[in-house]
Amino acid sequence: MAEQSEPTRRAPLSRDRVLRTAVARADAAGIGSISMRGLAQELGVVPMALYKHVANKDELLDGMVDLVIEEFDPPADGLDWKAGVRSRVLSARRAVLRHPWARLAIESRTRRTPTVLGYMDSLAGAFRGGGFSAHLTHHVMHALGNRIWGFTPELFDEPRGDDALPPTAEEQEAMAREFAQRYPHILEIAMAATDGDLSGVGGGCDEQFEFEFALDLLLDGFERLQRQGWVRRPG
Amino acid sequence: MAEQSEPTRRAPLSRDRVLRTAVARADAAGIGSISMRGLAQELGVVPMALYKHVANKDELLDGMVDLVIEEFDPPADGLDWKAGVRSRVLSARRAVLRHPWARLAIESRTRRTPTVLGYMDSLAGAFRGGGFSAHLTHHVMHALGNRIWGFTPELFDEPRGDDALPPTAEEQEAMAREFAQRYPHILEIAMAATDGDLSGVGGGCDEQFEFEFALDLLLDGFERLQRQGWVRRPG
DNA sequence: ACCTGAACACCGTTCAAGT
DNA sequence: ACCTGAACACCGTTCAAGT
Repeated sequence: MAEQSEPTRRAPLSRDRVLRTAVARADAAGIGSISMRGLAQELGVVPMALYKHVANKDELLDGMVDLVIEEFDPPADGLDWKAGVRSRVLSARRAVLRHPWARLAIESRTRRTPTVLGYMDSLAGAFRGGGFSAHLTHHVMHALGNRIWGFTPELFDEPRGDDALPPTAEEQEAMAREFAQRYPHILEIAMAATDGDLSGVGGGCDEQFEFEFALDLLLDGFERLQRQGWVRRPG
Repeated sequence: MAEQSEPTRRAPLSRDRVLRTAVARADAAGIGSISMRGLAQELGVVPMALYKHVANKDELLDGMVDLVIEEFDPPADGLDWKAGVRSRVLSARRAVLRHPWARLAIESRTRRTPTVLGYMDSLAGAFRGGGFSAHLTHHVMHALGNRIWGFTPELFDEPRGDDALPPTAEEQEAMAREFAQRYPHILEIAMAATDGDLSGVGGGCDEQFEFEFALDLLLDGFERLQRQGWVRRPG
């Protein structure tokens, strides 16, 4: 009706605008909502127009991840290696938590963009500056693994219950009984973590605590190796 | 020309046959080659026929991952918790290495099938049997993270160079020079890991060693916590 | 020289129509 | 009652044709 195409209204496209729109869209509707066609429509352009700014969909995703990495806080001054690495990784975690799609996007990317390399280089530099040998630095970076991006795989998380209605109390009890038979240890550790509250079997632990638990365990291990004068392949 | 449709020839479909065909296809051509339509064609049936055996594509992928988990060796007798967990995780790793697509598939799955839960329960049981409290068991499972499946994220791996031709010696030197300027620490630790051989910047380290380095570091840390009588949230 | 409509070769999944 | 062809609502990407 009153609606009509108004081509003059649309802001000029740029790589930055494409990427920021994609990030906002993924923030709001998940990574599954990112398609070249859908994004083009949101930007009021023909799909093909995006290819002027990103080579293909993979590069779009790489660029989105780069934007998240650029949100990481710059390294703070005056910290030793351990406090420095810890604070940087926790800063990465805050950024990744702001963009829930980023975890899977980071895991599935294989290209190492300059932004990715820059962050990894700077973290490696923190270890080197703390007196770690190049060898030991290499191994501890691998040991941290994806934790450098601020996340641990969500081992116990439930499937996001989008569609399923919550079970009735009876169903819940029957499920719990069968679960207790088949997976007694999982039930036990899930109850330990949630003080007995089992709304959604296995879910609901304090993920932030688990992340810091593992991070500190690793950092303490690294410290011990370095103090012991670790060289090459021991044993 | 002699070719003709021979519907009587095709073996009867079953969930198992669908899943095993999908695994073989993914082994040969990667996870990207898995589509309901392509798989149906390989099985000589109409796409819709698959939906009799798997509810949808997600369930297909879950079933494929289950088949990989079923390849894990059963727990060995007579090992203490540490040797037991170590050998089971290394067995998981061997299975996952046999199916290169499994790593990404496992990371992207959110559903916990009975097979997945059974493996996790049995690993948790190993810690409990070794005298770990339910709380500590919960935290160490999270600390292991995806390492329970036998892989660490491939932090430094290069993009699989399918398309790009190998660079000339000159190009390689120019790239190396720029890389050394921008990412000195990555260069340093990459050279440390490969004894100076840099064919493909950052690649080619001993992934198996890195995996065991991190695994043992974690297991040692767990042992120390347990011996110290770790309770709830220290500090 | 620049831009893009239409096309290509796919997807996962639904559902009505046919046997 | 069982099965499936055709359709629906999408994809990423190419490329020739139009301005």
